[in-house]
Amino acid sequence: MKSQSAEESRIAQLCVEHGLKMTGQRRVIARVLSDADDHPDVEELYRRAAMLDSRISVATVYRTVRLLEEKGILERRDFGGGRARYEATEGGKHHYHLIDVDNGKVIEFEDPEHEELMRRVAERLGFDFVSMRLELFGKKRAVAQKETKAAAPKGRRKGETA
Amino acid sequence: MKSQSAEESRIAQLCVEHGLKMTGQRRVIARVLSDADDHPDVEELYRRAAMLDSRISVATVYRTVRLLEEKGILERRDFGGGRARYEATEGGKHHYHLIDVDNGKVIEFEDPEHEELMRRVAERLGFDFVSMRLELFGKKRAVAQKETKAAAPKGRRKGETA
DNA sequence: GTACCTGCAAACGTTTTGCTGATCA
DNA sequence: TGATCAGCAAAACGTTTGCAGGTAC
Repeated sequence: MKSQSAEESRIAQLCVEHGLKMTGQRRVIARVLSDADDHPDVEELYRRAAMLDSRISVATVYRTVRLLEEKGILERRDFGGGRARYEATEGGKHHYHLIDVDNGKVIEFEDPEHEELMRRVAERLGFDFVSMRLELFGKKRAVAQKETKAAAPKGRRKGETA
Repeated sequence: MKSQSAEESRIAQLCVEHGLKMTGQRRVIARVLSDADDHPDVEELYRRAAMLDSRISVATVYRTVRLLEEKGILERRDFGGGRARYEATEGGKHHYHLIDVDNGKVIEFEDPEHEELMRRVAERLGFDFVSMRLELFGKKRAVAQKETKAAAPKGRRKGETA
């Protein structure tokens, strides 16, 4: 969580700058997104938004999140599990994600040389680099092997491309 | 395409080695998979299988493909577009994928140092490397700018995480 | 005032599943 | 023969959309 104040949230400001009509619902969703420092899926965003204002429907969350993605304010991620997850776009330095296969938790990390490396690969193949996707899946290194199979993410159905 | 002969396909052999019951349907699907050198989705696998033996249902393709993935014989990929795609697991050297954003075509490439790099990243974060996902999205470098917007993959709805 | 927004519920496309009968080992 | 499998159709899943009102600007 980051601001919590009564003033317009960071993402709400971005919405205004992009010429979006600021409805009550959008303001709430924007606040939820601004305050999130994880990677919530739509259902989770909906849950959080509904706590601030119960007159919000999932459809609106879907519509808003998609709109913001098109505007470049949000980025969609796919960490397996079959549902899209979102995080605010950060200007400048990229980061990547390491997903703990035992509990679905996401750790962010940086690797500055990496994108440059991939740009060169694309170029070598005769392509202009557009974007890339990199996810690392790992298991917490066993120190005392605690909670090995606790809270596994519901049987791991859709997604989860190795 | 690779074998086409009447004998048991490579993947069928793997199935037997893994103790799977070899039904007619599985043999057909195994052959289709063995012969594929691209990354077909389930619908495409079904289409190809049905050409060899029309008494096959999509459900069986789904079940088989999932079974083979669990056995480690197949690997599931997600290139955006909302459907899973499959390719046979290759022992040893990995390869990665560059997706042409203009037409959805997939180019494979290798980058031997890359996995080692990622193993080190995981280790540094206190994790054992399990697997990784790397996809590069690119645009064919414009030489004479031919077919820039030809055959774009249906509006790019689901998937397509940047 | 009007273009754009929302909620609802129905529709969507992909994937899974319950059931019954068939098949492999 | 017994465990596993196939087909079918129905359901589940996340997501999108048509429509009839509302709301921001």
